[in-house]
Order: sequence, then C-alpha cells, then structure tokens
Amino acid sequence: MPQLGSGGGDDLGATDEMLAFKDEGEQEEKIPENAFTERDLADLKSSLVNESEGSGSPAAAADPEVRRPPRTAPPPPPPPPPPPPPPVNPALPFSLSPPIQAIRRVQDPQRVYQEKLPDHMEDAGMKHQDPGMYKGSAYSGYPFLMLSDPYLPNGSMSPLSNKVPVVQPSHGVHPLTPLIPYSNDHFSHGSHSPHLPADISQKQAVHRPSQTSDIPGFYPLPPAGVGQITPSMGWFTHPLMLGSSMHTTGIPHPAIVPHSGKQEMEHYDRNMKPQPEPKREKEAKKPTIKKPLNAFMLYMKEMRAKVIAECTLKESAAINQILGRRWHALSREEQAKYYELARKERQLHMQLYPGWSARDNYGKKKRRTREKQQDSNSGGKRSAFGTYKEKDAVPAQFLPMEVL
DNA sequence: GTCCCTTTGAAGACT
DNA sequence: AGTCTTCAAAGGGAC
Repeated sequence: MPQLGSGGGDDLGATDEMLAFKDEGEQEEKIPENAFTERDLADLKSSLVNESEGSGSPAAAADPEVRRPPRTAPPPPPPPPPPPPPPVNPALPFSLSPPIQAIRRVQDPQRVYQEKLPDHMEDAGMKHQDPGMYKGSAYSGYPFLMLSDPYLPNGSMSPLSNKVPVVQPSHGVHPLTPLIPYSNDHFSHGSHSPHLPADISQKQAVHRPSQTSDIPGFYPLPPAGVGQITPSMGWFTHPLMLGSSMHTTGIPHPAIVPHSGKQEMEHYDRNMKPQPEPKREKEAKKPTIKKPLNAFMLYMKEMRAKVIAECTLKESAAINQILGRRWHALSREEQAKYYELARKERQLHMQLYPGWSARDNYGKKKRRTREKQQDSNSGGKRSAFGTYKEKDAVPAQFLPMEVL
C-alpha cells in the first residue's frame, strides 16, 4: 500500500472514501456508527500488512515487501475495539431483496461453471470430475477446486487453479470461507506441498533453490480434491502450457495467459532481441504473464458474484464501487486474510517468474488512452506513461467523487 | 470489436 | 523519499 503508507497517503485514501460516502448521501448505505475513522482505517491497513509480513513465515525473508523500507507510520494507537460484524449488506444502496432474476442467475452455478469450462478441460476430464465437488450449497466446498482462474481470461480454469490461492466466487458462501485453509498450518514451514503433484514438485526442486518449501501448501485443496486433481487431467497437455506458456521451471501457472485480442502482446522475455516481422507475429501469440492479484482483487473476485446476486446491478463499475465500500467495512481480521493471500500469491509468482516484472505489461492496456490524453493535453505535467492536465495535478484516483 | 468505467493494492517510473 | 502511473478483474455500456 505505497500510497497509503506514503506520507499523507493514509489520509488521502481515507479521505477519498469519506468523500465518496458523503457524496453518495442518502442514496447510499449508511456507514455503521462505529465505522473506522480515516485514521483507524489507515492504521489498520498498515498493521495488517505488517502483521501479514511478520507472521513468522520463513518465506517472509524472500518476500519483496519485507525488503521494503519499514513503514514510517507512527506506532499505531491502541487498536479500536473490533467493530461488530458489518451489517449484512452495509454497502448496498438498494433493496436488500434480491430480485428473482438475480436469484435465478446464481441458482445453477454448476451449470454456469461447466459452461465456462474450456474444451480442453473437458477433454482432460475436468468437466466430469466428481460432481460432488460442486455439490452442496451453491459453491460451497468448491472454492478451492472449481475456481475460475484469476489469470486466465473469462475465468477459465487452469490446471494450477487447484493450487493458486485464488479467492473464487463463493456465491453465498461467506467470503472468507475459502480462506480458511490458508491457516498457519498450510503456511507452515518445511512441509512438502501435498497439493503439488510429485512430478511438479520435483521439477520445481530442480530449478528452485531451497525456498521451494517456503510456498508449501498455500494452495490447498480439500482433502477430497487432492487426490482427484492429478497431472493426468491435462495439466501438461493444456495448449497454454505448451511452448512459452510453460515456465522455465516447467511449472504451468495461471498467470500465463494466451494472447487475447484485447491485449497487445509482448514476449515475456524482456531480453529477447527484436525479431523480424514474421517471428514477431508468431511471438505475438505467446501468452502474457499477468500481475498477481492484490488483496482487494482477490476479495473482489470472490465477492462479486455475491454482490451481483444480492442486487440487480450488473455493471462492473457499480459493483466495484460496492465492493470497495465493503472492503473498507471488513474487519481487520477479514482483511488480513486477503492480505496474506495476496502476499503468498506474489511470493509464488515471484518464484515462478523470477525475471518477470510488472513493467513487462506496461503499455498493454491503456496505451490508447494515454495517447489520447497526450494528444489532448500536450504540455501535460508528465510524459513518461501519460500526462494529465495541470489542473488535474492530483490524479483522478485521488479526487473526490463529486469532482469526478 | 474495442475501450471505458470503477474499485484497491502492488510495483515501477519519475521527480 | 515522495509522487504519480499502470495494471490486475469484471462485464455492461458506449461508440
């Protein structure tokens, strides 16, 4: 949380929030009386990360966050009394009664999910996995198995979904339910990952230094699922895992995504020399390694379906606003779990792709926007990746809602 | 078909 | 060191 931790950043973020609430006024939900103050929230966030990093995991030594300079935030005041559980739906600016339509939308998650499964999964027998895995309440019990992959487009499955700590749509399940397995037991040091197929672990062992054991079972599977998900299910025959999708460690990872028309491609290897046109075209079809999801993204991924089910909203922008407010309404402990998940996610990502940098994906998404902005305000304050008008010296993300 | 919107957090670039 | 920008997910809406 660099922004929060940078000088007045704490106040910035919180101020934003407060203004947003204020702006939404009566139409939006009422903040719980004992909602965090700006300061409290900032302190909590700061301490959450610190706790997460200092949770005693030996892996913390390799954690990039650990290497960052210590936060300069003053010693946090005594933590406020834990707020009572947030209201059932603290952020909903609308009726709590889910319309029938919305209910129907989530009534048959299994069907929906199977529809989403790519063919290769079916080929690999994935779709025909023990249906019991999807049974039960909506998605209960499934979060660790039939997870839409965070790194694959359209939430498709990837073999590694079974191991990546992706918070998946729980659809009625408590948002943190899927996180339970991320207990200290799973993070415990030295335990060989029971979730990695033996051959994968061996391959990792070949390429990885000793820290391999630092990411033991933080991609846990339910006991029933562990034995069912095996490499024979197509893990190594997935088209995405052939060729460049396979990491040098031999470990396929969901962060590797195939080329989608939406994103311009850039080869993963930054050291790759410029290629002649034909080769570049060929290269352009190679997958991109995506950024690991942060805590909020993990939270969103899990809670989105629930929010959609609870309201009639479909637009992601509106849903994300709700999720953002809910995120702030989460208790310290609840957020901590997501921070921990995100930390592990980054850790694994870093280990799987040591040479990868977020910079690799720069310029792939908003180039047109930036170019447009550059065109419209030539003479903007900055020009590295984009410009903004002088009067907008404060980035849009820091502006109160009413200004936007 | 492509981009925008909207959120928070992480990381890189820049001053 | 502090500030700013970009990207990560998602999917309806706008063009």
